[in-house]
Amino acid sequence: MTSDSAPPTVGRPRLSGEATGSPRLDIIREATALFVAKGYAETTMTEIARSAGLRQSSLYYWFARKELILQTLLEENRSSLALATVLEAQPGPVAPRLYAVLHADVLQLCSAPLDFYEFERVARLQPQNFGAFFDDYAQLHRMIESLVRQGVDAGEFDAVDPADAATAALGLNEGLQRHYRLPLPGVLSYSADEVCRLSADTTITRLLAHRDDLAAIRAAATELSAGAAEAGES
Amino acid sequence: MTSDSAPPTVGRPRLSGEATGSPRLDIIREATALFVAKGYAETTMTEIARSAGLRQSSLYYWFARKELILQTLLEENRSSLALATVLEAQPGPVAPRLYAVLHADVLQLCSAPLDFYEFERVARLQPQNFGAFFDDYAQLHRMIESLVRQGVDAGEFDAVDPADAATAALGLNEGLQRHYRLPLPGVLSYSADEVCRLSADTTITRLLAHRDDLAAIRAAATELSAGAAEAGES
DNA sequence: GCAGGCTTTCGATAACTTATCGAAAAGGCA
DNA sequence: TGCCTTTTCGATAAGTTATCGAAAGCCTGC
Repeated sequence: MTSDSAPPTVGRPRLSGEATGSPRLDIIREATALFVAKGYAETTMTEIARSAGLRQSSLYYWFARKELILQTLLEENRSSLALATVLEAQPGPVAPRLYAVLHADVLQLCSAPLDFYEFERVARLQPQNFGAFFDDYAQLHRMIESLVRQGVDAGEFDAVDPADAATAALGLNEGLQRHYRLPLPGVLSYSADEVCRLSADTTITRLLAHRDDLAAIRAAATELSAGAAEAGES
Repeated sequence: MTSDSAPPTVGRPRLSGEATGSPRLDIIREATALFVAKGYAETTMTEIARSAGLRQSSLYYWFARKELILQTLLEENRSSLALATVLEAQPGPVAPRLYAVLHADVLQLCSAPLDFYEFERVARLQPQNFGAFFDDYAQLHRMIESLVRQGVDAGEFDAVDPADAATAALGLNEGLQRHYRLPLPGVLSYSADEVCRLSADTTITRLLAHRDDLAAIRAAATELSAGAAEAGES
């Protein structure tokens, strides 16, 4: 099984002409489009195969199980954890750091090809293959909990329980990504930017001891995100 | 097709002895237990049939499709709408009324036999059969939006956008019921009462202009719920 | 008492799903 | 030329929801 980006030169030819690129990447690309359009459970291996230009059984040469396609195309699940790890250890006021983490998390959830809860459902059915997902989630929870604790200790935040606040913040993030992704009829829908701001605004406002300068916190959070991105690139 | 609570006296006898009660109610009871234990998608008609004491194909005499079982056992979806309708039109301070509505909504979500998002997924695949669900959801959203607007107008709440605040409140409710129902490994789990309080506390605290008396709001909300329940019974 | 109708259950089966397996069809290489 | 590797394919197993006609009892009218 080669992993090049060019179509293979060996092997039995396809009935539907030759592949345009690497079969593996073609499959991932077409599967991503189908998952975005219809969700994971409603997308069949036969449909993925037809889009990718081969037969259903041939898919299993590249991915032994359907969920391995999902696992591959979502390898960087919840990578906002990287930003959280950087900002959690950074000095300075807490609110902008937490705002940046929350905003980045919702943005990632909204940008993913699959609803968070549908992904979680698949992961829960195959815990042995998705251990990294659960580890990342627990660690993101700890990072947010730590940021809240810093804010409480500094008097910047209300005297809340940090673990509860982290659970509420993540629950709100996940619940709002769902509203963005699958808006219910009769309730107005939101853009990704709007839900990111709504979620981060809501959590931060609930925590702040003094609510005078939300706009300043937003601006500082944007700077922090940009700075962390530059540092990550260098 | 009879609807009594006694086992039928007519019809071909079952291979596995006679039924103990109404076949219809037996099926609903057994399906409920299975949905609670394994979820809807992971429960098969064969399992429901085995638990209810008949064969898979015989289920279709009582319920033409699997989702009709779900629809029947969840007929009062989101009945916290009744409390919201009463309290939305009631005079007096807003915070206790909104707290009571939010608390009751989370309690109902946590008490239901199925995860809200899994139910919503089934409803979305069969909108014609679940129109009442979407109507109820939209109306609950409007009730909460109205309560928030009342609070803002009275100066009791921050000057937020009522529609956004309602979306965030419902998103938090749904996200936290998920954390109650399916806790992720590595993150501590909550009881139903704890998530109800966490969700309502979080939303109300974010909205309140002055946060001095959350305990008093909780107490007043409890009284309002009890009063509305009594009025509903009489 | 029994013939026909009604109610309920059953077995067989269709259509669709994920997944497995051996065979087939090429290129590369001795 | 003949064999090995890579890739694809068709056939098929096992599981799912759902349909259909037949079977097996009661009940009613006569």
